[in-house]
Amino acid sequence: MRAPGTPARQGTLREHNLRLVLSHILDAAAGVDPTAPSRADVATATGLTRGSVSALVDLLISARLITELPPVSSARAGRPAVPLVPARDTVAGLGAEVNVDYIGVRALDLSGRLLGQCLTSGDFRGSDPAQVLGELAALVRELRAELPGELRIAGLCLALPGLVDRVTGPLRQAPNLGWRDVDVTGLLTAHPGADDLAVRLANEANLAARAETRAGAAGDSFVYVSGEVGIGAAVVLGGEVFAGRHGWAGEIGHTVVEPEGPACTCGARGCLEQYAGKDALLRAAGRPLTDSAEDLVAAAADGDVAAATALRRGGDALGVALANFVNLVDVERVVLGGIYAPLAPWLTAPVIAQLRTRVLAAAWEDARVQVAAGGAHAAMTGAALAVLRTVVEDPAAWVPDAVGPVS
Amino acid sequence: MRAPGTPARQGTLREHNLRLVLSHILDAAAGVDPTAPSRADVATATGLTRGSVSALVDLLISARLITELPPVSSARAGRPAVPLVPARDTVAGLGAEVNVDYIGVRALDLSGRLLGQCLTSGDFRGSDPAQVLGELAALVRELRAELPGELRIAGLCLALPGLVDRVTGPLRQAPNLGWRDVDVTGLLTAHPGADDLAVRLANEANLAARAETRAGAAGDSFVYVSGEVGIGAAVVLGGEVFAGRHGWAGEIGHTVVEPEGPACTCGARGCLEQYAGKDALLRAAGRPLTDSAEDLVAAAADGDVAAATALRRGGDALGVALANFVNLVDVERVVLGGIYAPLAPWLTAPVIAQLRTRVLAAAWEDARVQVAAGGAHAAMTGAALAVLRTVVEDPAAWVPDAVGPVS
DNA sequence: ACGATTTGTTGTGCCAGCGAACTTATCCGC
DNA sequence: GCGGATAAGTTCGCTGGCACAACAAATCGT
Repeated sequence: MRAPGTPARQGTLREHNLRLVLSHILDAAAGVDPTAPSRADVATATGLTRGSVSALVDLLISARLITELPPVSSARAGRPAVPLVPARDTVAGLGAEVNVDYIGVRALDLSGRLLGQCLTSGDFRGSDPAQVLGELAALVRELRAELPGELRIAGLCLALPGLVDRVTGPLRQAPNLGWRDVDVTGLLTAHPGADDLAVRLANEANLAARAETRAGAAGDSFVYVSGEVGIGAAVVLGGEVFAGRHGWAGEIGHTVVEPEGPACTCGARGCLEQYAGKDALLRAAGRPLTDSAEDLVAAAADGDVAAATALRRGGDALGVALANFVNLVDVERVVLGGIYAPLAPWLTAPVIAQLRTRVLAAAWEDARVQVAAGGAHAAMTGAALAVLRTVVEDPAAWVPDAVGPVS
Repeated sequence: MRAPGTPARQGTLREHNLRLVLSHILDAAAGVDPTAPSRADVATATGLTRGSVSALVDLLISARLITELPPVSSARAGRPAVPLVPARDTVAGLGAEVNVDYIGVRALDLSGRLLGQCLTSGDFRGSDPAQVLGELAALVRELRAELPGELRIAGLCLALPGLVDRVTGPLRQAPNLGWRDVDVTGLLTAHPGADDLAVRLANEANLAARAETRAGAAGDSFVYVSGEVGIGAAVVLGGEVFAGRHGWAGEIGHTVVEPEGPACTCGARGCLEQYAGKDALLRAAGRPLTDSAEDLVAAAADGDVAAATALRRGGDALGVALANFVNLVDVERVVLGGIYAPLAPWLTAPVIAQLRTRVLAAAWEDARVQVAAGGAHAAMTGAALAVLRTVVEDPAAWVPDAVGPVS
């Protein structure tokens, strides 16, 4: 049913309704005001009968995907309800990241709780993929040693700053790491600690956007822009990350701001990265490239004119590029992530101004710009969530006597 | 099942499999080499058993959505197969269009065959919506009078050159018609001939792109650019038109080519429309705005330097805008429609050059640019196909004793 | 203490697809 | 020309999964 080209049999009903019940319970637990629904709540919310929900819930409990809490009498008449919550410490997803200045892994359980993480900072520009992925595998091993033994790991998703072929395809290009056509999955699973894992790759901005759908107040449709040395973006529509045909969508950093502008590392001219990338901003502000975003903000706040104009011009360029994006994909909300989060006080005004004048639909749907709420290393969180999502998409694989591969 | 938030019951299986069988038969008939599959063919192709397919096919026949042809013995041993084809003259979709220089309606049956059409050309810039839609309703009435009486009309979809809210929402803005916030559906259904129809609205480029998926050789993922006075675009991914949150996606005409370029009617500066729109091209070539695209090509072919450079510069600007689009949505194939189809010989070279240098993924997936095959009035065809698609999406509504509204 | 009320469970009936026979209709070889 | 091979379409019993409804369990109010 999910796959439109396949026949629907009875078992398909089960899969669909299992998904429905599980995602309802998980979503309720992940909301800002976490509530633990009872079987009856799930039944009314989903439209299934209480009887069917009972059967499905029993299956999910036996699969250790959800757990019952002790009944709570809720001051009303009637038998007290049994709250249903995501199981803890039974299934986890690993989210990893290789970026310019750090590598790391993070483990999340089904409720989105952080079970543990291992990080190493460093400078990975122009690094050797085999060595870096060896280090990452060591971190994965270290993290897994800390996790409870009976925990089942659903897989690992690795966030990378570049073009990644969907699912397990090779990394095509990560300009700021200096990697090109690297078989990341192969190199990672060659090491103990990661050799038994299902590994997926994805673009860093896409995954950070996924984390934002859960953490942020941006609703379920927005454009997420992640500013680092490079600039990535991702569109979320109706809660779904839009990745394009290969997963290469959102390369806003190499969108043209001025056709005859400065040359870019990609070979073209006038790319956004040359105006609003981290290095470009620092250079325009007359500061060393080792400065952080916070340093730049501090300078601008101290009355440094060069810093302030660099930020304003960067904001203008970003606004132009985002206006194009919004005109093309019809999403009115913009979330600023990466270094743009700390820089937001200086960027939002020019960005909004550009959106107001350049977005055709601006008169009907006012542009809203907000700061990312995903926190540090949002891409790692999003990567772990991407793995957990595969569990939600196919709970039947985790039910004991079903066709699934896991006992 | 299509709707992820709803429970799946037994009836949902039926709906899904009806859809599966019907779309298989329709797709087979619509292909370049039309084949009429038998029940057994459908069974093996879909994965259903022959028994189930038989039951479903009987339902579809009783709904008059498909028909049996006389059995054809195919030189092999065995009982000859009964070919199944879309029914003719039983169900039709109406596709209409209001554009700058003409209005019209077209009727297509389930096999995509043209049953009839009514067109009126004129100049509708700055026209009165009520009057134009009255004329259109008269055309609809005229067309319906010509169609066989027992034909059931599944609805009407109207293509408009501007921002249209999804489904039945009002038209927000059609700059080149001079319309703004018009209740098109209401005005159209106020007249006899259209008062009993389910009316939907959609953007002209989105619908032309839909026609292209059927007619063209562009596969199931491409960007369709429709050049007229304004410039629209649409993304097709996996056979699905990507319309964005409100259906406003693809407004490439107001994408920025040069931030400080000439002022545009939309209030911004340097929009693509000012470089590659029909009026802009003719002005740059020093020709009257009444000239057609063919006149411009003829002039350039005759050695008119102004015309040739206008086309080259327009192609450059179009290439820049398309490169941005491709970087953002990750689709490597570009289809040139509208006036860009006749202009293609002059445009493809500059467009390809810009894509080669500016698309980040160009090294892995070479840009391919091709000419639209949808023919004249592709948007009308796409509109009719959009209506027919609603039939395919919900065949159960057409089955006699099912829940559907139609007897 | 007893009814009212809400939750969760259990049993029956039904629907739709599967699988395996069975019928129908053709071709082929002798 | 006639029987076997082959393939298409139909029929019939089986099974899985959900709805529906009655029932059991647990709490509150008076």
